[in-house]
Amino acid sequence: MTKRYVIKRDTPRRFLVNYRADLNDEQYSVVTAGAGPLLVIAGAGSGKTRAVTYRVAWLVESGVDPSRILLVTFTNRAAREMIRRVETLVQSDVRKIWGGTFHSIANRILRRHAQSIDYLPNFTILDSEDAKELIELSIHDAGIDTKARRFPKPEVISDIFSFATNRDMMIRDCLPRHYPHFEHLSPQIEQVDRIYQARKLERNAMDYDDLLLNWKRLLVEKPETGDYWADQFQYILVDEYQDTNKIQAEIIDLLASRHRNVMVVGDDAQSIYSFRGAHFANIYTFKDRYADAQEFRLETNYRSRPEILMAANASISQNRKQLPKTLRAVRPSIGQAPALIPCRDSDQQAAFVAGRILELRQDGVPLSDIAVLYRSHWHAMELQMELTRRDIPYTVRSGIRFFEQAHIKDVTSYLRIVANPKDEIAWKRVLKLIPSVGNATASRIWERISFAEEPLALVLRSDFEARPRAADAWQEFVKLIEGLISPDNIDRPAAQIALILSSGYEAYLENTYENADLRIEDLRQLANYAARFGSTQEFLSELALVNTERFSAPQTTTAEDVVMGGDEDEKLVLSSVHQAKGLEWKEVFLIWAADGKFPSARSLRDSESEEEERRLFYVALTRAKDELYITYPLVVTDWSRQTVIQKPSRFIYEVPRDLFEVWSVEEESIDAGSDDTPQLIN
DNA sequence: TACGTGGCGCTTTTT
DNA sequence: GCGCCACGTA
Repeated sequence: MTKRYVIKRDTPRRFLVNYRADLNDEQYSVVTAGAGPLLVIAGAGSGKTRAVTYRVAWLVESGVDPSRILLVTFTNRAAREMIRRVETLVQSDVRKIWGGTFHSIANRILRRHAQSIDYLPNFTILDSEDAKELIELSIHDAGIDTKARRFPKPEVISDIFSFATNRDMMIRDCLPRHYPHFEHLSPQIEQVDRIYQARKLERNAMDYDDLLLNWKRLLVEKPETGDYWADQFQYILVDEYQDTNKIQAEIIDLLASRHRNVMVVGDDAQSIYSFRGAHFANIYTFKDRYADAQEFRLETNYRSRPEILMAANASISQNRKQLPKTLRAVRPSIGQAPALIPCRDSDQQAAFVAGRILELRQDGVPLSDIAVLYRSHWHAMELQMELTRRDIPYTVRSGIRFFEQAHIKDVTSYLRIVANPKDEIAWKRVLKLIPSVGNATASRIWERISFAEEPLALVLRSDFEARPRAADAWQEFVKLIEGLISPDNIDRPAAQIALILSSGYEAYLENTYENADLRIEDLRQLANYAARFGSTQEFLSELALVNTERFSAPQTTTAEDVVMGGDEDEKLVLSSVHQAKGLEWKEVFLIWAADGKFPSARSLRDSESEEEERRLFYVALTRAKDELYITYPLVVTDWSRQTVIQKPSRFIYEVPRDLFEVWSVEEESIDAGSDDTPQLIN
């Protein structure tokens, strides 16, 4: 008798990932939810990233083609890391997932369709510095005499434009409500705007807002293109939805219009970007726009000790505008309440932080598990000096942006004129690097080349009559341009950077800067990084869109890593609270928790902005896993050497005092012969 | 017209 | 304590 065996063809799909075991109930239901719109309210430390990552893995394992998944995150790094984690989970190639920030995905899509919105595919992306310069030129062109009558600075104008764009408002409507003191200048500001818009189009350049605006325009005004992308993205996931603005929400709605498989994840209590148009009501109105949306909540906090969470909850509960939430700590108490440390002044504050960090280090906490957070960059000044004095290695995640330093901008400007010969800002910058060429000469030369069909070819012509007086320097410049577009170097950004360095720029740096060697090293690293790009334009886009966040994924070098030369060493992190979003450390110090500093006096216009500052405070507290130290100076000496009494932050008063442990700091008297490190007694 | 020096005014957060 | 702008000089 033969046993009959039937091979079952239709076995239930076997998933590689054990979703049930890896996730809690809340996360599991999010990850395995069916199709259709999903709203996920995820508290701080509730494993939101995990839920999103597993959701993507689930989709892939369920047979969704990775190239039809759109994953929008707040930073490009976040997207990269999530995709990498998905890859290790499902062990298949998921690099086709469309992941990144709104801006970087806009860039990828707009390159394909540039012509249909009157751009060329090699358009330049203007960073805020470039945009400012172009606005300055537009103010000038508008014939506005900025001296005769007080006219807002280019930076402020740029803010106004950006605010209007991101709120989807006309400038004339937004001025009275948000910039009443400039209302009388409305006609001039609108004129500058018209010139600026035209100028960007002529120069084949987009600023950050244009990337969003043009993406939306493309979807709305080119129905066949809109349909294509709405069809392409079968599943859409948006992280940090509370910090999206109106245009971004509209873009998502347009893209989701066909399949309606859109999952948005966010926490209204952590919305901290309204100053650039973020609109956390997007979360509240999601269900109005998607009536059939399923709602989920992640309220189990895996990150922080209950003592930290209690203080954070007490603080955020003062906000009127928020969804009620109860975050439950799962980690056990260690009986240690967050420490509140009044310091004599900012020097003592710095000494305390540095001293305490050394103690923690001795207790076995690596420096990389410690962060110092603050409201504004300059709050870290004294601390940086103290850390340097005591040889404590640190990295700063805020402040001067790497890609906005002069030497980086100089070198990338050469690449920019090659990639987009209409790039006015870049042309003027490189022209002014030629000795004896200043503003006037550079403008004159630009006038000549701006009308040319082929600006590069024109400059290379020997009879080009706009050359400046210093003929040798001009010859050198022409030779460099020739080299950059030679077949050997074209679209090889690494080779181009090397050529720029060897054709006089290195010498220029040595003659100009004290720290020329550091800058040259920066540029060599930049060249190193550039080597992986297949075209100059691709490389430039990456630089314009990536910020200087610097926690590197182990396997991949990113532009951020170039910034400080990798992170192989154990280093303390100094960061603005904004840049700390989404991150966590065992030990967190929040310094300058003084009223007027945090909340910042400038931001306290109305109750709305006070609530935003409070959310920022909440973000700061919820970064801490084990221990939290909040410090503030009692007096501050301002620049005119006046001492000003500081009050603790109002946010501290709002938290019941017994949720803090107050430390009183005393300094050991410095005896002869002892080391100069103050001993801090708690 | 390029580039060096003195006075004034003021610090938010960033794709 | 510093960066930006305006002015004067080569």
